[in-house]
Amino acid sequence: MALSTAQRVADVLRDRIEGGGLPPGTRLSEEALGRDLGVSRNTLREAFRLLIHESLVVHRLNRGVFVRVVDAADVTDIYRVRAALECAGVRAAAGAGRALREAVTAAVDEAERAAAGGDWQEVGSADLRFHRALAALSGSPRIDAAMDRLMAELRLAFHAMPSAHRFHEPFLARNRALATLLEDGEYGRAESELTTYLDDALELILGALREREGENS
Amino acid sequence: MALSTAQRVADVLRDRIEGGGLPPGTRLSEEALGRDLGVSRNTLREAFRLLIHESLVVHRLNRGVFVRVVDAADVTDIYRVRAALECAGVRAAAGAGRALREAVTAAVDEAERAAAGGDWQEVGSADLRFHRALAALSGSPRIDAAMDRLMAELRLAFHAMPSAHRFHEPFLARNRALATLLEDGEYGRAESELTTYLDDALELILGALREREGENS
DNA sequence: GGCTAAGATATTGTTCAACAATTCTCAATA
DNA sequence: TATTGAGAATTGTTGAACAATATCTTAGCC
Repeated sequence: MALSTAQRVADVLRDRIEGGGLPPGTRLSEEALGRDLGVSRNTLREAFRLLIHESLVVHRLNRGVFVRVVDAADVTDIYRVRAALECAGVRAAAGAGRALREAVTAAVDEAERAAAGGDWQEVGSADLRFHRALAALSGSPRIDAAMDRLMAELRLAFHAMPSAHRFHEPFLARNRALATLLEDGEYGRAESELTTYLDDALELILGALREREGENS
Repeated sequence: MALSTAQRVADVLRDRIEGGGLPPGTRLSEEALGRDLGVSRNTLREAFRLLIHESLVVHRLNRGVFVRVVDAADVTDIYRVRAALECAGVRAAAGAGRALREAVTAAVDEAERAAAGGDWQEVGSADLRFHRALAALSGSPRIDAAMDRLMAELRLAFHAMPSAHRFHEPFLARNRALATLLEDGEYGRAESELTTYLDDALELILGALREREGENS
């Protein structure tokens, strides 16, 4: 057995959550899910713990686990942390190794290729990799892990975005501009551009969240 | 019951670890600990997961959980992340609320009072609160939580420090200087001073770790 | 004597079923 | 309408059993 049962169950649940089959706020009943997936409650709870660690679900004592609801305050906070970590990466870019700096450019390349092919889903993935690569310039395993968790949380909020195309399109050119600034050693300008970049992206998401909020009332 | 059994067990273990009763590297036997604390193996494992999430213990497959050993690479990385988060706090100081800024000064006051009374244990606590307050200037719950985890990891490394007095004494004046720079709105100078401050502290800890390494061989 | 390998022992990994504790539901009541 | 309380549903905890893995022991060999 290469993967434990709990891990396989967690994989199934992760797919369902990220695929939208289990929308945010859904309560994950131990008995129903256990019967559905053919595993004991105990194993299911073990799977829950893995997902809790990824902050895809939250656990409330005596009430069970729920698919994480990422609200406007969460998104705002996530972008605050991203700004701190990605700016730290940019400032460390001068002393970063070649492999780390090339990963930044490579992510931009991939995003542009995907855009040319019309695969906006893949553009989104490459965009996340781009920002992950920025933070990774610090060369810190802990920052890398933190970025992964933040991105996983953010993916939940992206369910509210109506169109991946309209959201990502304007940022393609800015990603390229940022990468070029870094290659040219213009770290100060890169950092200030990155700051306004993140502010703009945050505003777009908050706008989409407010719209969805309006629909539900 | 306000807290779950697993949470209470985790609290007990956390105290023992931070108090030195369970030194780094100790293996936590499920059967022995379960008998000792009067809980089932299953509940104990649940408590382990909470501590794993706090990175106070590590889990090795089929070998059990061990009290985390924080080595030089870990300490270096922890200081990298601290630099990123605390500098982000300093740069956000201008827009931070009054309560957050006063917390910084308050922590320095407490550290100086404790030093005057010769309570170097408390000086250490106040110092941690000072740096926590710096990062908290960002106003980000996630950054606050991250700092708490980093500090918990760092406390494990502090077990290697021979004298709290000699370690903390030289930083008292620098804490005050930093707080003053912030009060005066000299954010740029505060940030560069903080950077060298953290580098110096890191070097002190690494030196102590190397010494301890020398003893054990 | 020191080393290797096979077997014995101990420990963790996983699953299950039962019971305890807590929360939720919903009808009865004021 | 708001409240209360009994009953139902759900989660929390436990103990046991078995499987998988690691560690220790010991016999055999050089």
